[in-house]
Amino acid sequence: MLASHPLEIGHLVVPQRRTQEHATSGGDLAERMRSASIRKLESKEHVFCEGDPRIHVFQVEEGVIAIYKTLSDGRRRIIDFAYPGDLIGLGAGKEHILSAQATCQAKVRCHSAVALESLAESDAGLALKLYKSVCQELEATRDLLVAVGQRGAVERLASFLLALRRKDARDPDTVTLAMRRSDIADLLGLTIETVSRTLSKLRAMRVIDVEQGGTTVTLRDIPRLTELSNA
Amino acid sequence: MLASHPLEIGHLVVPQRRTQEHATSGGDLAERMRSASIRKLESKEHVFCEGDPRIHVFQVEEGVIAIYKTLSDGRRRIIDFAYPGDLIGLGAGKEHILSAQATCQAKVRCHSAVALESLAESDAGLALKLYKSVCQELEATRDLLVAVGQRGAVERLASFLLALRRKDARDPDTVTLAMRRSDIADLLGLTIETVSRTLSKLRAMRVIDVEQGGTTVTLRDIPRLTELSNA
DNA sequence: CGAATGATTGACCCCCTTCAAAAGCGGTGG
DNA sequence: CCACCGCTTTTGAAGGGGGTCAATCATTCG
Repeated sequence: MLASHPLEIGHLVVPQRRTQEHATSGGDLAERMRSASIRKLESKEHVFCEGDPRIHVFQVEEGVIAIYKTLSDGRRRIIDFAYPGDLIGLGAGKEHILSAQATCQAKVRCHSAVALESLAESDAGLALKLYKSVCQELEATRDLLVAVGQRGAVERLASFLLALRRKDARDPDTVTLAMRRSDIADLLGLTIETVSRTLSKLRAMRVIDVEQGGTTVTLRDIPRLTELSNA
Repeated sequence: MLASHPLEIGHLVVPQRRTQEHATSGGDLAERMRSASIRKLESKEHVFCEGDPRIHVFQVEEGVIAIYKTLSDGRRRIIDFAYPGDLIGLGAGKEHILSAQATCQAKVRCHSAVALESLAESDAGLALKLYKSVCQELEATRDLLVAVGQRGAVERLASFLLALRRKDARDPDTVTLAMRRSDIADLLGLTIETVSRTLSKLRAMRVIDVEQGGTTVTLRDIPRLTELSNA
């Protein structure tokens, strides 16, 4: 399972994402993506770290990648979870400000950042796609900001579960938590204990069900959950 | 002072910002900006609201504009404060998702959104500028997310003051709070009382000074403030 | 099976919220 | 000029939600 990494890449590129329509709408970009090399990641393995030179842009193929920032006191603030189809590594600077780490086994497709950017300089269509891609990313970040800014832990968890449902697609009544409680906690600005307690509370309210060692969550009452999220 | 509004615009466009280098680097865009009409705003007056059709893009000329989202329970979550030079109203959708409201007397320059976007479709340079503009905006939103995700009120206020210092430019040791305590509270996810109390605490710590009816803040110990912000 | 990692649950405490009151500050009019 | 009013800020006291510490349970893997 963890055999041959085509490890031509050590520590690379910058962070960002959200481009699920690139697959459908992007012609040239999608082509380049397809031809790029694949890198396999174990759980907790880094795609890149803060401060590394921004050489590549990645697209998530499988699994979930946590995009985060490290605070001076060692705490970790997760900015976003990147899902298959999402781009990570876009950005303006020469080195990246965020780190990217797999929350579970994952695969990313990597290709040159400078190639992409120089191409965009002459191709308005591509540049516009990048623009709209980042716009969506921005919107997602704002939604998270709204959720985290909310007072209660219930509100945050409810927002989080609904956001996952939107990304995850698949079964509309089931979401898979392909990350640890600590990852969720670092995303929502809570502690592991509060995350766990709040999930239990939601379960007691008959709003959700938690199964399979806490990784699969069934949404039993989505209207109620939406109400609780206060979106 | 509040005489003739060239009020060809009622409720308009979408939200976003951060483009302070457009003035220096943007040729065509800067030109169009210059020729567009100016709209004056009283404190608390809206530039546009959630749900309004996205017709114009605005650039702040004077004052501060709060970009916010309204929650279902009536609470208000401020996403960002737009300062002179910042763009608000960029976005992909046909109507905007956020509201924009002046926190004090302000002026904005407005011009057509469709014109800007159609121009970007053929001009890769302009599209790239928009892209980089949104990248910066995204970065700012992430920073806010980090700050809001932090535990303590002191950390949040410290981050906020330092962010203001970066935007405000001018005197590096002085920031002007051109907004009410309630605006700051809604940005940081705190209450007015906590904002006030925390400012008092920082003053007692000799880290800042508050003057002129609480609108002018002098940063006495920036290293300490940075330390407290935990960035 | 036993060790390691992660999840859950409990008890206690602190920080922020909530409720309440007072004090600044700016305007307007007598 | 000052009294009065509205708006905002500041400060105080009490309560609650989540953090912290700690123990138990569950799952995986050697």
